[in-house]
Amino acid sequence: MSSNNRYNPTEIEARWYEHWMKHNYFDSTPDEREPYSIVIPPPNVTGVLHMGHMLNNTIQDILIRKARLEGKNACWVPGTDHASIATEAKVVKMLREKGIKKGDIGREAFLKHAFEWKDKYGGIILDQLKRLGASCDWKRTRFTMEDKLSKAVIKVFVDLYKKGKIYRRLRMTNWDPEAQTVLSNEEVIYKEENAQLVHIRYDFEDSPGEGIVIATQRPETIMADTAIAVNPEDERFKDLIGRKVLIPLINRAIPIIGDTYVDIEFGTGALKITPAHDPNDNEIGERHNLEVIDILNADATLNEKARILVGQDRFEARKNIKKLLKESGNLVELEDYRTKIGRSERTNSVVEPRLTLQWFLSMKDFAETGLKAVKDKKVTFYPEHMWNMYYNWLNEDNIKDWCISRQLWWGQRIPAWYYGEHIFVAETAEEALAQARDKSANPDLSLHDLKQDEDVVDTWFSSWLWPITVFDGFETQDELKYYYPTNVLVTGWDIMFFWVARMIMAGYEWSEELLGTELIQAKGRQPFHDVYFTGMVRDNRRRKMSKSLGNSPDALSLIDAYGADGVRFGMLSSAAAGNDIIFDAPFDAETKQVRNESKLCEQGLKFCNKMWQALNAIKGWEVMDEPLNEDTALINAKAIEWFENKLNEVLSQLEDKFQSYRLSDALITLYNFIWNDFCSTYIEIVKPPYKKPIDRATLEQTIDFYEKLLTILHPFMPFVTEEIWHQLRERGEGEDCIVSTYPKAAAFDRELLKNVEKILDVVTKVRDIRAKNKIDKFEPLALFVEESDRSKALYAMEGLEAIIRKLAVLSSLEFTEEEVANSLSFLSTTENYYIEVDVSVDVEAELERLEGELAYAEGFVASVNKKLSNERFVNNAPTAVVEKEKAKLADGQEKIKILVEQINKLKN
RNA sequence: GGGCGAUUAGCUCAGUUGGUUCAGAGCACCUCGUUUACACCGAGGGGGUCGGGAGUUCGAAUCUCUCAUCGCCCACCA
Repeated sequence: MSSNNRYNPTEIEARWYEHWMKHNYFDSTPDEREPYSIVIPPPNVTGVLHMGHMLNNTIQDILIRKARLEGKNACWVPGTDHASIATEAKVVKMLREKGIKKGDIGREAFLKHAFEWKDKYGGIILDQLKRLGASCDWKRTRFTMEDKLSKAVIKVFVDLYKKGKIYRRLRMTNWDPEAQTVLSNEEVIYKEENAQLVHIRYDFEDSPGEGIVIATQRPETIMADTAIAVNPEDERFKDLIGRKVLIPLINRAIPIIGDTYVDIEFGTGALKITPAHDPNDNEIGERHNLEVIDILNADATLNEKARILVGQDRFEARKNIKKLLKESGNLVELEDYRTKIGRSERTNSVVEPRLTLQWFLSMKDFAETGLKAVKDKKVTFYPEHMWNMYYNWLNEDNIKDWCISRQLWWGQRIPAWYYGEHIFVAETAEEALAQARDKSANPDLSLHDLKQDEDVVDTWFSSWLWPITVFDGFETQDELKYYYPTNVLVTGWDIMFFWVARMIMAGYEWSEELLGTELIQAKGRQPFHDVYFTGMVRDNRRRKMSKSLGNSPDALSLIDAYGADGVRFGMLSSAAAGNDIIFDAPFDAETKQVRNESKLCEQGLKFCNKMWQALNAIKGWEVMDEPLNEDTALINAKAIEWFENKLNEVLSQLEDKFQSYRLSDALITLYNFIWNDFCSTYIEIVKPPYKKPIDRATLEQTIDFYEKLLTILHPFMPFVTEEIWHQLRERGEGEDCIVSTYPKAAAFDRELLKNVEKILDVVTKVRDIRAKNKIDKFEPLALFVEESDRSKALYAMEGLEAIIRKLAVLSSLEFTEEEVANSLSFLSTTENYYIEVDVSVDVEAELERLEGELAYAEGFVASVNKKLSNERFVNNAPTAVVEKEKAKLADGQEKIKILVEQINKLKN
């Protein structure tokens, strides 16, 4: 037909998604079938779909759809994460733009705004996933801060506290003196700035006027010093260890200690230790049991512990103390210096390291459990090498306790109530009150006397429960019993520590008490059997995609351009498990060219069109009910037999690839199978000649094959397959591709597949000769094949000869015992073929070609000979390998013989 | 500084337990072709010393060591 009959995804994709939703195909409830469950890595509730999500969710959708087609009870649970830091920052910003300050309106009012914001923007990303074709059970959509999930978080907190795994202690945190809040590391931006290193002499206590010089950027903190540290290897200072020096201006004595942390080369080689105001100093202080003296207020002014400059801001104090030191004679030098300064992402004020009371979860036991689960293959990582990274983080040398408190409001508030010095941790305020009354023996205490902790728990402290809480596992275990453990988790390796490891830990911690020992012994405690780590999607400079860089292509506009199927194809075909993929914006602004990555999406769209055209072809055939002529019957029967076997071969290959999550590979295999084997070969073989009909049996068989292909491809490209599925046959209610039956791989005849490959090689070579000699492609040619045991064996297989005749457009194919005069010849496997022509043969060109082939064959034989004449090879290699080599040698020698004969004949 | 990974065709990448002349795919490129489903196409074709070096082995893109370049993660410079 005409070129306007092209595949157009836009309208089709919307229609089928609606259709699937209407038929509730994505829904899952426990039944007698085998479950196949996946929980989505919940995207940030305020997030917008980006390429990482697309890749991630495409993979999950493929696995879920395949399971569904295989008759399993497929359950993909969607949802969003409240993402406390990111979301709170957004809401704060939104309020600030309206002139509202978070601190002014208070917790309750702020949360009201936040929930309004969430309700307004929270669903966007999930709707975008629908465009991609994600077949989530939307009725199960969860949110990490909804009531039920929050309740579970509190329950777990209390449980761990009772188990003695949660504790509270001082910790160095990033303090924003302007916002007066603790910042997470992610919220601190480090940039190089100009600074000054102040060299200060601390005099020995017993020998004034003599001392040790240190260098610091923060002279205003010397009043908080509790030691001077030198490297015990440092020849200059090692003898000083143990002596005492006086802090200038305030004359407090502090010891000189030895610690290998000190870099001999840097500064003066001596380091002042200020445990209250520097994270490293704090660690050193802990090692040496040093006192912690905090001289700063929350607003970064100096407090009375500083003894001098009290009430001054830290920067003002810095200026003034230099003056004082100069006057006292302790200032040795001022050195200009460039260094990285951390500033608050939100207020831009210089971040102050500050000791604050934080809640911690002891990780030692958890880490051990987490390591063991993966080591014992209860959880399998794909790709395997991710284990290294996992181990590196969880091993006992590196594991650190998890700080689970955050100084935010958007999140689950820590269930701890304070009454004086006492802390009461309980699921409700009433329970805490009861505890408090008990403890204080004061029955008149009321809720007003208790003060709840102001902080919330880290977001990951709710998402680590996700595989349990999405099934309401802490309340009722009916669903958990059926769906847990989930089959696979698909996520990026960047959150391996934050999320994956912790989910494994949580699974081991609670699944047994929730599900019972018996069930756990049968199914295991792990929250998922497999983890598929996707690569990070990066731009062409290998930077992570991020909104702030503006380097993420608009996912939805890509779908608009190439269709969801096209984009799914493009994403996947460039993404082997675990490897980062480079996926840039569709157009390169500099070169003004369409980028390679978009080409992959385009290729996906073209693939859709190819299948669409194949559909057109089949639908265009007229059908005849009478039997066919013998030749055609033979050809079609063989084509069908071949394709059936080929299909089984591909099915078993696909099975392997799915087993090892080589999805990219699977798609490419399928692409080649459909394009090359089905369209270019099978259809070309059975295609009726112009204006001639096809027999009903072959047509039915062809439609049947196509149907199977659609089912197999459906997980990867759901929309186009569903559309063609319905165009291919009349379908009744509920007869949809999405719920069709995935074909099972059966045994296949390797001999047959190999033989067909051989005859296709003959066809290619005839076509090549036509092209090179400008012979019309429709002019029937007479082809002769050299008679040999091999060629006789090949053509003994019925139908092959007829297929060659059809595909290569031959008038005849016959055996010959000798060379055919006036012919063009070629070699296929070990046999010579001759095409009879009446044009005169270009002897020169023919000789050149033959000599080329001869040189190749001789090289081949030489290399094999070399191998076989190596005694060590013959003695050490497995016999099968040696036999193969011998067969290769024989083949090669045979070829040479034929070629030499031909060359000689031409020369005479 | 600690850890992980990469380097294969002009570009983006496959290459699963070492074994066929095994060096592969897509895009790009070249030639030919619009009467027959498809120019979003068909039939053909060219193109790589597998980053360098050494080693193990009968045999290395594949295993070991080393050097070079690049990338990422974690920790950090008083």
